[in-house]
Amino acid sequence: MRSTLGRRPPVMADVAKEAGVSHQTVSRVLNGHPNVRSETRTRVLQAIDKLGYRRNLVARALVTKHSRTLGVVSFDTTLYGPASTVYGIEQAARAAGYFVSVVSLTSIDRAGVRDALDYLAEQGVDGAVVVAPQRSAAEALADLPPGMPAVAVEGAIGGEAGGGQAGDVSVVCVDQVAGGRLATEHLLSLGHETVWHVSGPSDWLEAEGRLAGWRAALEEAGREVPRPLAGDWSPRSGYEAGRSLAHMRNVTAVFVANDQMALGVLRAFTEQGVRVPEQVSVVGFDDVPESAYFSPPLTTIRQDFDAVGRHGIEVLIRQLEGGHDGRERLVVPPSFVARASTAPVA
Amino acid sequence: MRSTLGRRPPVMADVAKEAGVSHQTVSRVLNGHPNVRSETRTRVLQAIDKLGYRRNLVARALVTKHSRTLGVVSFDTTLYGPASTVYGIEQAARAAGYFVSVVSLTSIDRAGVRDALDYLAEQGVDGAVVVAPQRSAAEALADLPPGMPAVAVEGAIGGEAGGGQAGDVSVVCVDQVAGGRLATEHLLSLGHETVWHVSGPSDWLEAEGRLAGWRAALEEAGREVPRPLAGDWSPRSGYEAGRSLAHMRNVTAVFVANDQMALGVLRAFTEQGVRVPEQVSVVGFDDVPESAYFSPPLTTIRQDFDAVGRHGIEVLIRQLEGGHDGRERLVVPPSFVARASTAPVA
DNA sequence: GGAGTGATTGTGAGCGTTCACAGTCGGGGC
DNA sequence: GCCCCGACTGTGAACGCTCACAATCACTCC
Repeated sequence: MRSTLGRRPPVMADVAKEAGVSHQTVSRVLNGHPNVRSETRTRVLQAIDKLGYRRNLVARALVTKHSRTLGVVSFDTTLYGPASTVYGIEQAARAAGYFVSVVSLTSIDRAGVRDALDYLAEQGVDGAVVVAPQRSAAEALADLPPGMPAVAVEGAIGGEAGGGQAGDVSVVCVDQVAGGRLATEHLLSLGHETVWHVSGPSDWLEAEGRLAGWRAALEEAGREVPRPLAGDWSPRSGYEAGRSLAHMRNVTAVFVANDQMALGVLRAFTEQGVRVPEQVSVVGFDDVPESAYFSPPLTTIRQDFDAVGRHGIEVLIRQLEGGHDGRERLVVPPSFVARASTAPVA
Repeated sequence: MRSTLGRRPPVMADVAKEAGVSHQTVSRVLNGHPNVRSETRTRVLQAIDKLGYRRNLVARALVTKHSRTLGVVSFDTTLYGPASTVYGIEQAARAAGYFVSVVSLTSIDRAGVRDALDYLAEQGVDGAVVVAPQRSAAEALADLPPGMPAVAVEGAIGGEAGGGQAGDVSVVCVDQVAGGRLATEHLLSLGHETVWHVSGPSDWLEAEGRLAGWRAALEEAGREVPRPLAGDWSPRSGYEAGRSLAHMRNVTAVFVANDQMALGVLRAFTEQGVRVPEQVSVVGFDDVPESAYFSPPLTTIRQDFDAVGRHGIEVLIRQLEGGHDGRERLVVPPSFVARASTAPVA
């Protein structure tokens, strides 16, 4: 097993000589070709083992034109959402026999995404999935390297309102509008007169979708639509929004665009002596693992990031292997998670 | 610019013909070779642009034996620690002109890590960094594919106590023992008689290191060492530990091995009417972005995951390019973050 | 008994790049 | 005017694999 005696790593020809066959036969064994006598096969396998041979996928990719590697472009994989999505992507890709090459952008502008895609194209990836939660990233998909199959994940906001923002590539996303609706309607059903909103950054499609869902639910119920407070996803911005809200008299229900900001809101309320859910009800978005242990445990909207990543890969691979070029559009529904941060109006 | 008229993507020879030079000259232009007449260079560049030529890095890698791709093996990149580390790695690698190919393991056993490394070796990565926070992962580094430079990140527990667990590869890690000490000593300095501990899973080196630091600090101060409560990093396990602790009379200080579990502990204390920090002081570990907004804001030990990732790449690249084989050992110190979850004993 | 069939194996070309080695050209030194 | 040298450019052979094709062999079928 694995001898490293020779200086240079053994190649197929070495194995062939050792086993007394041609390089082609070795290749056949490696690729599971059926027409190889089983005795020959074992001989080759033994030679491989003896020499510690390892196939050179680079050479293979050169001739087959397939690297079995998929590129992933994402933004700040430190955030729970992108991280989970990329994780789902990676798992699904590997299960399908593909490698994954990740490029994490620090700032997302059109040029950045294009560069990343060029980068991946040079490297010879078979296709790419772009986690493009921001408008600018979704737009960058317009100038995709020619001939590169790609799918955008989170690159649209779902629902009826969501026009496919992303050029002419396939899209997989969670229905943000439906999520915003779910949260808002839940609060209205508890008897709240209206619902305030702490939104995400305006250039994020997800923020836009949640806001749209919230607004739609309010308007359909014929309620007043308060001016949303703008956050940036961080707990800090939620905290600041929470301080503002705590000082307003008529606030009884708040829909916060993500759980991290909701944590900040909760903290601000606690500091200001506003009791949740007795005085104000709060709903978050994402269902991060921590949210069940906030004080109080957070009622929230769950996004199945993992499923999104998986579907992204499925769509991409279907495009790759099926060869069919039609752009697909797959919307994953969010779900409502009831916990202790909401209650009927007193 | 980018014409896709030809069916097959243009290759170097096409550019050469278009520019009226040899393929070698094109290659020289691409690689920034100095001895090319500037007029020739522009001619080549124009041809490249006209044809939309894109260099084939696979063919290049075949002959140079360098892919400029680094492999990363990690475990559950959904967790904040690994995610941040991988992020740091990716950024640093890209800055140094390398790609990154990530393999995220769902379960870490020796075979899994070995497979991942084999996988990467076949793919032709120039080196690998293994985020190996678990004993089993660190052990797997023993059977590294021959000739593959690698560095383990979080593969040791740092400090004096930490023997290099990871075979004979370089190691970069945060000094967990020092972190455990920092937390414990802080609590003792506030006048607490002793400090309880909610630990991470025992097969994680980080958990072991934190526990060792805690124990050492206690013993050095001549204090009783309570039996640690075992958690699994999840908020839920922290919650359960918290419930147990809430029922014990003599608990005034708890060092929890990570922030997520600390959140669970906090939650359990709140439910049981135990006030933090008035009755019990709590210290966490990691300094996740949320911890400043817990109730109360969590005093914790900060790990600079980003720096660990960066250093990991630095060490690896030094090994790759410098060619020197000596295993390095780099320990990043943790830092203490004071917030509101700790107070002097009443 | 010769052709036909299918299983098994071998041969040589070629994927798109870089490397090593030659050339060619013009100018400075003698 | 010749040689040498440096700047610039071209030629052919790898790199390690798969593909297309051909060859061999043992049978079966009529």
